[in-house]
Amino acid sequence: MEHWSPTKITAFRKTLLSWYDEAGRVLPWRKDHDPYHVWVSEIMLQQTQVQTVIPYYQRFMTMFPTVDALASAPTEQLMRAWAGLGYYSRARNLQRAAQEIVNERHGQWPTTAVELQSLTGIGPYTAGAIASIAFGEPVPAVDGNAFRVFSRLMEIDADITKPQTRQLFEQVIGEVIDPKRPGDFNQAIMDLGSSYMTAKQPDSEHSPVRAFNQAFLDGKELNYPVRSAKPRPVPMAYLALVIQTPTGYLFTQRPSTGMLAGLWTFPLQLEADLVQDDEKQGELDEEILIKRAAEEFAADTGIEVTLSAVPSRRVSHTFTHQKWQLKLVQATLSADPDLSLFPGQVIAPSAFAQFAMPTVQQKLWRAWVKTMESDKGKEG
DNA sequence: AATGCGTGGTC
DNA sequence: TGACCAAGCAT
Repeated sequence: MEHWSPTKITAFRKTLLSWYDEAGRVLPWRKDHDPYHVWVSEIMLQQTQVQTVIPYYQRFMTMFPTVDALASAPTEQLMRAWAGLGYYSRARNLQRAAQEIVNERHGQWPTTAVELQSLTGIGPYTAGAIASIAFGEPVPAVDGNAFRVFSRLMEIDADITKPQTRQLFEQVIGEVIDPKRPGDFNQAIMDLGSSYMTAKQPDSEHSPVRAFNQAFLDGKELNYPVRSAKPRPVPMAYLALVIQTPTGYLFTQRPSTGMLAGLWTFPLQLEADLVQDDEKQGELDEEILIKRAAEEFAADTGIEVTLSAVPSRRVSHTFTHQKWQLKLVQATLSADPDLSLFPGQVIAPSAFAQFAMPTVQQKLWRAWVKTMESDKGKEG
């Protein structure tokens, strides 16, 4: 890897910050340096692109304008505000940290990166971002952009998926960061990383820091950053139970830990759980599968249903590490069932907005609506 | 250290 | 469609 002289570092700071002053993005959370604004935006931006975050951030600030409002908000309301954004533990951790600031720190923010990291949900990157942007501490904020930008600038060959590599980058960037404008420096790196120095289609030819970009100068830009491949999502087959009652549909609230924690979906039945030891999944007749799903559902919940397949309605949804294939099956109950053994409730479509539902549930609902529309067409 | 945890965009 | 990527953190 390259090593930069003090002269080169000075020149880089000037070039980068001049460009940022002129071309830095105007974003809703950049109107001031209020730590609450910086914090909420940084949490939302974890693994999430700017364009996705903007509307969520704006709604969030209307609903929870201060750290006190967030601390005292009903968690259900918070989860509704977050629904669709993903990584839902971010929202819970955000509220936990807000409560800690209000109740245990008397509304006083920690002002250094080290102290900020003691708050739930704030790791090394977010701590660096808040400390530098809101409080002017000269610390790096090493995210995916920083990894990409500096690995190219200096041809750093360390594998960025390895935890130790972060320390190398923090040290390198710690030397280059402008101690007079650390927040602007870190944000300028992010803007650079999402404009001229993108992952797939960089435009380093026209980049303001083209002359500092060793990988580009050597024609090896797309070799950086070095990262080992991620494992493929594991396929998982589910039956999604669309159970209609006179007043709505049966929904479960998922357990408070694990995937989609606390969110509301149709009851889901893992097909693998319906397959017996001496059987191979995928070879089981669909009718048998559906029959067993009804038996399993009755055993779990005490609710008797007669399930039937919903023809050609399949939903696919890929998470980071799981690929779900869901088949819709449906049942209609003539009366609302006894829900004493069922971890959920009947929800009318008009009330869906009051519940936090993940994207996979939105897909299931759209598929079901299409089914009803096509059935209606046949009748008419 | 390795794994679990969402979603949307792009090619 | 599948693979990869995007302002990571907790355990």
